[in-house]
Amino acid sequence: MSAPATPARPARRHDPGRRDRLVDTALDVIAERGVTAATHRAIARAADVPLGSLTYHFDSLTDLLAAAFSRHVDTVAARFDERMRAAPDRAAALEILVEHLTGDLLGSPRDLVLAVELYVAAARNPALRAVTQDWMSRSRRSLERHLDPVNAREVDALVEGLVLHSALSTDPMDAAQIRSALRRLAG
Amino acid sequence: MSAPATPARPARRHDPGRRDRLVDTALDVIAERGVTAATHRAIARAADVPLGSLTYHFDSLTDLLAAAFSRHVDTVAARFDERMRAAPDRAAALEILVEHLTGDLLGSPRDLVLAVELYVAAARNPALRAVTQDWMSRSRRSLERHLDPVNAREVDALVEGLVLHSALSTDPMDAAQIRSALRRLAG
Amino acid sequence: MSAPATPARPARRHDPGRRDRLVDTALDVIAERGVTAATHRAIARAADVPLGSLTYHFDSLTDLLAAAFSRHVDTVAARFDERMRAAPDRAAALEILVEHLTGDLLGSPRDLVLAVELYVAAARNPALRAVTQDWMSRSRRSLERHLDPVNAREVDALVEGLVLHSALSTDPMDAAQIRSALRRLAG
Amino acid sequence: MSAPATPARPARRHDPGRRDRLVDTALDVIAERGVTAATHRAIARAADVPLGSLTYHFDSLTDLLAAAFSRHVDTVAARFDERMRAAPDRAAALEILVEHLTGDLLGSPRDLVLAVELYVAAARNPALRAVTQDWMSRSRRSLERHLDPVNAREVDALVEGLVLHSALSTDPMDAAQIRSALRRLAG
DNA sequence: AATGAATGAGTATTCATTCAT
DNA sequence: TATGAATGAATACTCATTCAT
Repeated sequence: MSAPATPARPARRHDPGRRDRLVDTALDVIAERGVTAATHRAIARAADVPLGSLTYHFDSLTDLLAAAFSRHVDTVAARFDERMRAAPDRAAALEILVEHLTGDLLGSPRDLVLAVELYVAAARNPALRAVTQDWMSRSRRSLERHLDPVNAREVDALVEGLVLHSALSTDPMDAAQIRSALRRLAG
Repeated sequence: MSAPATPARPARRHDPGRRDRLVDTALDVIAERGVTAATHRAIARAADVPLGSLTYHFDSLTDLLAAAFSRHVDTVAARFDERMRAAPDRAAALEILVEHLTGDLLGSPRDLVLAVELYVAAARNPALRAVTQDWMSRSRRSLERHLDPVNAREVDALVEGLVLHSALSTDPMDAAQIRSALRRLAG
Repeated sequence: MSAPATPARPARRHDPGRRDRLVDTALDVIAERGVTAATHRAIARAADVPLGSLTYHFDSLTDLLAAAFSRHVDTVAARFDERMRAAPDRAAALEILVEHLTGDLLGSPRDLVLAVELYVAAARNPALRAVTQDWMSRSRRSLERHLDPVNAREVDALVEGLVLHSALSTDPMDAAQIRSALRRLAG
Repeated sequence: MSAPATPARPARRHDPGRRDRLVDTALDVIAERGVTAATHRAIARAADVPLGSLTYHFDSLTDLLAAAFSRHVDTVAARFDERMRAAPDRAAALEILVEHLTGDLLGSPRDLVLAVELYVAAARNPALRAVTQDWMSRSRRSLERHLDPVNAREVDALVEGLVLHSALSTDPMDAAQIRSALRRLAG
């Protein structure tokens, strides 16, 4: 009887950076199948890692999900702030916001889905609410580079509503409509 | 509690209207503990009804949840349309919308929670998406009694964003801010 | 390919009295392998029943263990009280106690083991402490048919110590020694 | 707490006496949370020592527990023998025994709990039975400084029963009752 | 028509021990 | 010498659904 040539997983006892990889994989699973499907098992399978590895690196599933969402928020918020900072004036900022919305958020299903999943999960899980609140405040601070605080908050709410509408509606608004609405609201 | 140890219920074999009662109870459970906690068992216990009764009346849990959300949307959308219809003009309509938002939606945790739960559930469950789309279009049609279609859609998006913000934020916007934003957006 | 003649478990969908059987089986597992080995899985395997059946009939493992120990205590305490009641006088009662100790408790490994397992489990598990306290008080009441209350309690403590000694010692005391000690203590 | 997220400990690579400290800590954990909660992880955390350190110093968890119980028995048995040796006569010895019981054993929850935990663990774990037997024989030898061997064993059994009763009962016996019972049994 | 029992797949989590560094 | 990472088996428990009565 010959030994199997390539066993499924070749005993990868040394795997530095696995913790990081798990966070990324968790995010992938959330994006592809939703937070409620992001179980220990599903993530372990997607990362090709034994089940016990997850609970070794993260005390609870919530911890892992929070780490994953945090990383996502970091990426998205940093990118958004960079763009706002690069905008020379208010008009340019609004135009960049439109691009950001239609391009990154509404354009890529992944970012959109992750945003909605985070909203949803945070609604029931206090540990995740810290992540959404961080996101909100960073987003608002970025807008405040060009808008006054009250206005920044209003625009932020509209952005969120547009995201949600886009996720659930069959015929989302196009760039021109979004631009027009933002300009009116941003005064 | 161990199963056969609960003879409390007196075997109510004839119980017309039970199906209706189950739908209402399902909604209560969703509002109080979230969609993911709305299991057969939880609903059966809350309705004081044997477990088998649920699968007798509903082919699947999704069917029951869809029925529950549908009933909720019917109630809310009808109430909103009634109010819009009663508004004499556009200005009055906007003011009624502010009241609707700060009173019913943002004021009562129950309606807010149910809205977000429905958003979330629908994001992953196609059977529920029909319900959210019905809600959106009815809401838009109500707004179109006073706003042009494009504007109605923008306002609807802002409303949704405000609901979400209110659910997740620590310091939600007050009525004056909401009124001001709506007026600007509704031109 | 011929169908297997006798499949492992032939789909016993109807099995009245299973709850009772589970209690008995749990007691067997405790007696044979100890309380800490009395897991859902172990009991399910011993009873030839699917795992889910245990959690259907008992809300928690503790509930099941409590039911098992309760049944055991009922049996043992009833038998002891019957004997005490049958004793015509104090001297006869003491002699019967000796027989009870050397025969049932110290003689049969099963009863001895179950007693010690219950002591141990109760020391950490409040839900089981009710069972031990019930046992203690029933045992004392039986003794009080022939002994004054203070004396009954002393004798009860000695009996318990003898049980423990017998369980842990390599050379337990014999009937004559036990008789002598009891007579002295019972004055 | 997620594993790599705790850099609190400053990598104490040189730590003579750590083995000893681990034994003491194991005993603390047993006393506070019971033998079944005395896991590698729990002890490592309590001793502020990396997990691998436990398996480095002890071949198995049982080895560590045995070392811990042994040390405890050494302490307790030595203290008891010292007291028995100091007693001028039989009457004094009995009185010291009463004090020992009401003071050390029944008075301090720690010693009582450790005794019961050891009883329990030994009932199932042969490696620990050597420890209990050592304890019993040392205890008996101490008593034999003033009592004949048969009597010493009887008294020892009563003591054990009183310990158990005290651990499990809601209304333990007081010093006077214990003194009276011991005197009668010790003749 | 109605339901209690049954079931099997799934959930998060714990843990003793092994191993590569 | 010492340890952080890794692992696989085990734990209690939940649940949608099926089915015999």
